[in-house]
Amino acid sequence: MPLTLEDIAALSGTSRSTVSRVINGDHAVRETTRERVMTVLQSLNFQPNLAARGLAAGHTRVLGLVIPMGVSTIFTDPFFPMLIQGVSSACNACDYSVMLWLAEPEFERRTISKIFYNGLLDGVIVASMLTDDPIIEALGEGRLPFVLIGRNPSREQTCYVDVDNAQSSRQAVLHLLRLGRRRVATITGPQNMIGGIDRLQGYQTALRERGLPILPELVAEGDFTEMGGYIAMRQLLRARPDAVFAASDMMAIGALRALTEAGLRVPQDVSLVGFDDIPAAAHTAPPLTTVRQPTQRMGALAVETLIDRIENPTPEVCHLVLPAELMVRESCGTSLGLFH
Amino acid sequence: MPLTLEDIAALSGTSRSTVSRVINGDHAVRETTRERVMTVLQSLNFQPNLAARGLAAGHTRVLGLVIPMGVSTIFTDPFFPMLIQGVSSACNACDYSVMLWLAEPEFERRTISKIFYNGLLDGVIVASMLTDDPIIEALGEGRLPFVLIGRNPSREQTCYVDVDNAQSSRQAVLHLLRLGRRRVATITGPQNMIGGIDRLQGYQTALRERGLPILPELVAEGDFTEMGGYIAMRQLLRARPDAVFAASDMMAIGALRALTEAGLRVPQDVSLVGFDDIPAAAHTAPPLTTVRQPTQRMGALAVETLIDRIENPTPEVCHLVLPAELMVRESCGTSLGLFH
DNA sequence: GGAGTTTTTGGGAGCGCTCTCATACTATAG
DNA sequence: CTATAGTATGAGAGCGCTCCCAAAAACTCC
Repeated sequence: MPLTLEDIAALSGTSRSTVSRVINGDHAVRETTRERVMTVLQSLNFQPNLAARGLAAGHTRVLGLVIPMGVSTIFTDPFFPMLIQGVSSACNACDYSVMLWLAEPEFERRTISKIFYNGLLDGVIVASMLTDDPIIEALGEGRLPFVLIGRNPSREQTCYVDVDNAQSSRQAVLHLLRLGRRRVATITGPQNMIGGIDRLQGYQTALRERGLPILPELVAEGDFTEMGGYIAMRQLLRARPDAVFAASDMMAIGALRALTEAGLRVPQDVSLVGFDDIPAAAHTAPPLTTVRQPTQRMGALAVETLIDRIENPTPEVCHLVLPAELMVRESCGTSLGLFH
Repeated sequence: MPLTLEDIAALSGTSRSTVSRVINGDHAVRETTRERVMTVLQSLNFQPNLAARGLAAGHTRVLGLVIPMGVSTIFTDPFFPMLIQGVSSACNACDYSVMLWLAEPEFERRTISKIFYNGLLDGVIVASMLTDDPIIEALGEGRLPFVLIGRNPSREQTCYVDVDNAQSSRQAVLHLLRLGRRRVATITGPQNMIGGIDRLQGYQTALRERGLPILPELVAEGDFTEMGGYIAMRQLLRARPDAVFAASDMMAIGALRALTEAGLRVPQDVSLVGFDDIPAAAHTAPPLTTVRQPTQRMGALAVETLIDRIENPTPEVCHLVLPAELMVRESCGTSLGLFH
C-alpha cells in the first residue's frame, strides 16, 4: 500500500498537518521537527499522491501539451520532437509535469473539453499550426490558462510564442538577392498553416522591397514533406529559376533531388535555401543554407509563459516572437562563386 | 466554477450517486432517469473531475510513457514520433490518457519515483533502448504495472513488446547473400542499445548460416545517425565490401553519401540495405531497401498489453515480438542485374 | 392485496491531501 | 512572574468523486 501523510506523521511522531508543511516548505515548522520528518520522508522515499493534492489544492502542477495530428510533417521533420523536448525540459525544471495529447483530426468538441476541463491540467500549450483549428475555439471559451505555439491570425488577442517566420524568410530571400539571383522561386508550405503563410509573406516582402515582381510561375505550394518539395520543384523548373527558397528543409531536400535529376547544379545553376535547420541539412550535397529556428527555446518559453500566467493570473495577452538565424552553407553559393 | 456531480444531480432532480451511475454506465438506472440525467449532462458538457475520481476510485486511466532522452536518435529519426503516435491513438481508443516523460539522463532515483508513484498513473510504458537503464531498475522494485518497448536482456522476466530485430536483420542479410553478395559489411547501432545488439546478431547469424566468416573489418559501429553512418562507411570502404547492411535508415543514408563520394555505384558496385523504413527511405537515389518496423503497432500493442495488465492483474510476464517486413527497393539490386 | 422479490435510488463514509482556525507552546517584555 | 506577542502544532472540514449499504419503489405471484 502506498504511504500517506498520516503514516509519515505516525512514524515521525507528529501530525499530518506538520508533515504537509514540511513537504510544501512552509517555514512555520521548528527546525528539529522538520529534520525529524525529513529523515522519515527520505528513508521511505515518500511521494505525495498528486490526485489528492490536486483535489485539495485545486491545482496539479501538470501542463497539457496538445499537438494536432493530421499535420503530415509530424513524423518527417524534427520540429515536433524538438518542441516536445523543449517543453518537457522546461517543465522538469519548474517541477511541473507534461501531459501529451495528440489531437486526432476527428476529435470533436466533446473530446476536446474532456482534455481541457477534467481538472487534471493547470494549463495547456497548443501547438496549433492550422489557421482554423477547432481546438483554439474550444480554448477561447474556457477558463483554462493557455499559450499557443505559433500565432493564430484569427485570434490575435491570445497569448502565443512564435518564431519570426516572415522576417527570417525575408532575410533568407534578401540573401539570395544579394548574391545576384534575380529569378528567385519559392516552395511554400500549406497555406492553411500559419508558418506556410508567413514564410511566403516574407518571400514576397523581400522581392517587393527590391522592386522585383512576384511571378505566380515562381511560386509553388508544397506540404512540408520531401515528396511535396520534389513535386513543387519539378513544376517550378519550367520557369527556370536561378534560386529557390523552400519553406522547410525537407522540401528543400526534395527540391535538391528534383534539381539534381534535372541535371542542374546547386549552387552553380540554382541557389537553394531551406528553413528549419534540421540535422540532415548540414549533410546534404551540397550542405544546405537554411534558417535555424529556436524550436526548443520556443517550447521552453511557452512553458515559462504559461506557468507565469497560471501563478499570476492576468488578462493581458502576450506575444513572444523569437528571431531565427540564417545558417549560410554551400547550397546558396557566394557572389564570388557566381561572378568569377 | 466547474460543475460537480451534485450540481448535475440538483438540476436533474436526482442524487449524486445516480449521476455517477449514469456517467459510469452502471445499468442499475431506470431508463427515464438515465435520459433525464443525460440531457443535463450533455447540455452542460459536464466533465467529471479526474483528480477526484482518481482519488476515490484508486485509478486514473492515465498511462505514463517514458522516453529516455540522451538517445541521439530521438530527433533525427521518426521512430519516437511514430511510437508516441501509436501509444497516443491506442490510449484515445481505450479512453485512457497519456502522460509523457522525457527522462533526462541525469534523473536520479528520486525523480524517477516521483514519476512513478505519484498516484496519477495507472501504469507505465518505458521505451528504454539502453541495456543498463536505471529506470528499469526503479520499475522493478515498484508495484506499478509496466510494459517495456524493446526487450531488456538484463531483465527477461519483464513484460515487453519488441520487433524481431535479430530475425529481420537476418532476413535482410540473407537477401543480400541470395543476390550473390559475398563481402557483406554491416554498420551496427550502438552496442549499449538493444536494437543495436540484436541487429548485429541477426547479421552474424545469417553469415554463419551460410558458412561465411564474420570479418571484423566488415563491421563498423555507428550511432544511428546519418553522420555516424557516413563515418562508419568510410571506414568500411577500406575492406572493399560488395554489400552493406546498415542497422538504421539514417545510417544507410550516411553510408550512401560516403559510397557516392567514393565513386561507387549503388547497387551496381555495392548493395545497400537499411532498417526502419523511414519516409525518406523511399526517396533516396536509389530508393533504399529496408526493413519496415511496425512502430506504431508496437506502441499500440504496448498500450493494450498494459491496460490488460492493469485491469486484470497477473504475475505472468508476457513477451510480444512482432515480425518486420523487408521492403525491397532498388538499393540492393537484383541477382538478374548482377549476373546479366 | 399482501408477502416476497427485484430493481432503483439516496446517503454516508472515505480516498489523501490542503487550508483554516483554534490551541499549545515559546519567547519577550513589563 | 504574569501579560503579550509570536511561533509551532494538531484537529476539522472539505475538495469531487466512488463504493457500499440500506431504504424506497416497482414488480411478482399466489
